[in-house]
Amino acid sequence: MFVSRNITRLLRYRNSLKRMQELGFETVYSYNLGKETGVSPEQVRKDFSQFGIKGKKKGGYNINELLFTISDIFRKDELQKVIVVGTGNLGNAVLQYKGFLKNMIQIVAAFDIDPAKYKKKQTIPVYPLEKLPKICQELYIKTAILTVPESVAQEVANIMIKAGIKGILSFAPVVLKVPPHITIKTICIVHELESLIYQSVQVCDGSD
Amino acid sequence: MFVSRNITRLLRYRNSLKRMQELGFETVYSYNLGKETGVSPEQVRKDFSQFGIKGKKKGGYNINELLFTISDIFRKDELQKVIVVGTGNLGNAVLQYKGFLKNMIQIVAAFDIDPAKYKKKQTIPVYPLEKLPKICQELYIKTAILTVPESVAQEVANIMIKAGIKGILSFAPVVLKVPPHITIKTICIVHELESLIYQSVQVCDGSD
DNA sequence: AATTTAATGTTACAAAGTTCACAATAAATT
DNA sequence: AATTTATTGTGAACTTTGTAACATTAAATT
Repeated sequence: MFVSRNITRLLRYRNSLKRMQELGFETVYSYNLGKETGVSPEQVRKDFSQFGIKGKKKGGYNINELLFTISDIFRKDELQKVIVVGTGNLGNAVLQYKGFLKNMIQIVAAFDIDPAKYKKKQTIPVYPLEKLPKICQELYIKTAILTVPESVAQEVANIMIKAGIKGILSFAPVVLKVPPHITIKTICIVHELESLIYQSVQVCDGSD
Repeated sequence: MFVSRNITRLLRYRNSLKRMQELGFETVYSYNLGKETGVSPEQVRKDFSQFGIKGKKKGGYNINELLFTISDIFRKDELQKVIVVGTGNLGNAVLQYKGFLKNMIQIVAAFDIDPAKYKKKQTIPVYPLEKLPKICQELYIKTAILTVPESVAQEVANIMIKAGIKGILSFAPVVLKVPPHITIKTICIVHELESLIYQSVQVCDGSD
């Protein structure tokens, strides 16, 4: 019912709403929020309506209430545990990123095949890949960030799925083949960049 | 006319086609390629037809020809120069990623405000932000990867646009406000992860 | 040479997503 | 208290995207 597109916008709204809240605002109109997030006011209202969020005619929406409801939709009452598999450059960047916790996401462990990377004493320990099943089962981990090279992505994904992982955020530029109950999101930086170049060149051609 | 979605699929096709080529295959059918990329065969044919790519009835598509045509669409005859702005963890991961060159993308310079990061002698030099306009103009750079903190993303984007940048791949979780002739793509890792968790939890609720 | 087959290419249909238009209503104004 | 105004909420129209059906054609088979 609620598709990825709506969810993405909801997360964008949340971001803007947080900023507004920090600035001391208490209410927001669909028009303001739309302008801030690049969405039409009608779309904002429709999204809110779809998620059961009510505003006041002429009074707009209460920011605290909105944030509370959005948090609720995303089950932000409990910390969501995630692992990182593959501790190359990108994996490390993800590990060191500080922005997860304030969104109730905690990276609890990382895994790699390279023994040189194992470090149990760190804030986030790095384990050998073989330990993945055991640790995932012990800690009830259902979500993983996959930052291994393209050539082993499918293989590693299979291991993760066998270990009970239900959702994978993959950075490998391949279409992972997984059973239907597994959710995959792929971020392919090179493709995004290429598609950006394609689009911006198109635009330039017309104008200058 | 050609929208982002098609472009994305075309890039996925290319990836699979390259692998097939390396394995020694010469032709491919819409059915094979669709299976490999998670796209319906009809969609594959429609995409190709839209981009003016012709196959042979009963004979499928010639892989070399396909790859040549796709390269042509993406103007891969010339190296596309890109800069990275912000050399934190993520910026560095991007700088060190080896996969750009084989897609005819070259990161020619990086920029940061932190003087400790300046390193001219590296393969990819890191310059102070103030040098951005000069270098962009000298090297005719039109595309940038933005990996600065959210709080300064808009400000830095403005500087880049003033320096002639036409396309920005941003990793900051904000909607950048830019003039209409500028193309923006935003990759928000936290949002992707949150949306993944939302979706995979939904799925799990039903099944186990 | 005629027929069958297995693929492409395209047209029609369906679904999803977005925008538009406007009714409903709470607050503000007179 | 009546009227105006500003905003939400939603049903309908439109647009985009994807799917299905089928006509077309080149190769293979008989």
